[in-house]
Amino acid sequence: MSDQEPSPAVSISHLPRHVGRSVTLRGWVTHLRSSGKVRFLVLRDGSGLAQAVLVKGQVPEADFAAFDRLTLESSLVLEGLVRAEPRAPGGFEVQVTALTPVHLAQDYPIAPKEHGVGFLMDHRHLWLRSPRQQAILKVRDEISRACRDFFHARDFILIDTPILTPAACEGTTTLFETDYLGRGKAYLSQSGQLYLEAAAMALGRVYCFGPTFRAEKSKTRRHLMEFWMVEAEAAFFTLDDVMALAEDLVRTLVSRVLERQQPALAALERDTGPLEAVLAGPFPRLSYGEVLERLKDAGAELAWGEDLGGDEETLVSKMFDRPLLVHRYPLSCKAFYMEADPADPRLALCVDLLAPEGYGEIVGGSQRVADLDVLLGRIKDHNLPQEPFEWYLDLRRYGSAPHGGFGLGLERVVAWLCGLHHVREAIPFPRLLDRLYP
RNA sequence: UCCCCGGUAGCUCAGCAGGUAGAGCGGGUGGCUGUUAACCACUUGGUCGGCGGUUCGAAUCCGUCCCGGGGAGCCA
Repeated sequence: MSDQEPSPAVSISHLPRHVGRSVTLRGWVTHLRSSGKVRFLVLRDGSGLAQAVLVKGQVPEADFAAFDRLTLESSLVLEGLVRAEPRAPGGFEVQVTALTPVHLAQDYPIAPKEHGVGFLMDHRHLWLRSPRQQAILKVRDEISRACRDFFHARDFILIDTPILTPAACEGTTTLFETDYLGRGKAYLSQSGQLYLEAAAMALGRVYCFGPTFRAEKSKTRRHLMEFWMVEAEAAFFTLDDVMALAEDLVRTLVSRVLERQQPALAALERDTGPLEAVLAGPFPRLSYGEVLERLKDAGAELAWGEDLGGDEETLVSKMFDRPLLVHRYPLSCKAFYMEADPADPRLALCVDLLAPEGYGEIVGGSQRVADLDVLLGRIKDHNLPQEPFEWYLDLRRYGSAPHGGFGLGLERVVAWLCGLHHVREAIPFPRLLDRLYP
């Protein structure tokens, strides 16, 4: 209104505080409606959506005309009076007094209607603007923060492990390969664990949180080529300590999201009942052997030594309404660094945490081999070269100690808590088999 | 890598006992003083994924390649 005193720029989420006052909003057009001499637009600024109204005669003619040039997703600045208005989505509305387009968008490809997944993935950079994708990204942010808060509250030190590595951490999975300036091959990290073990011998309790890369030709709703993992490692931790910490973390993440992201969960139409149930009591713990028995009773017999497949995991986890900890798998189907169970050397001191509702494995952890000779034997058994692991073997030469840890897949947790059908929506720009764009 | 399904307008799809292409939405124009994925009228819009074959004639049948979707294995 006044040229001398422009209205303060506010975010849409704060509109209720400004009822009766003039404010400036800046954002993007998500809906346009015109009805003769009344024009409506819905504006998005990242914090929320607000309806703005222009009435002919109450706005300078040039500003009113500017509305008619607006297109979906055009950016603009507007000034207006905030009113409580039951007819407006959200209950508040801005009566526009000035409207200034910043940029008029070209024909926006994403319409407010159904689109195929392929089309949306090709336009991922624009798809992020939709309410649903925004809600997912907010939940993801909440989970990331909660992870950091969780570990710092327990005196874990953040260690940034390298992404370019000289060799496989686990050897078995396929690695993304790159040329290291003519000095040989380097590989993108598939886990920070081995480096974290070194740091645990320095600092006791450590964790890392970063991207990891798996060049597997996996094509399922649970797999990404590039995903984010939180890994924890602690000296003198036993398998029981690892399980307790993993359970504690998952419980913390669920309660934190329920506590602080109700609007996002509502936008996603996530039924929070199953999430509340997670917090109702301790997570059930079953050994691999006990799982085999359960499977047999359910008519899905599995031979001892066989790894649990996706179907088996789903079947067992559906027997509980809380996440399930499955421990002590056969050593033969696990990684070389896992400690054997002294009570039964055929078993590994390891644990997988299976999320309910069919979301499957979200955590994998173990107690690590502490003895040098045992580790040397494992490296040999797994046909791994010893030389690249010399530094790792040193950890067993200079004050070796029992230790253990786990890794948690961020996108799988996001997908679970948001109730998504595929992890590709749980990360801003997913890297999938045959999909590297945008 | 294997097994299914699909590729027709900018988007979502219909058309397939072979006869030369349609709808809704979007875009454009006009109308409407309270719209809610607004509505009404008019209008624009296509090498029917590529290549090859059968045929008088192919979006439709056959072969092949490419791309996408779903599932499996493996994993977080």
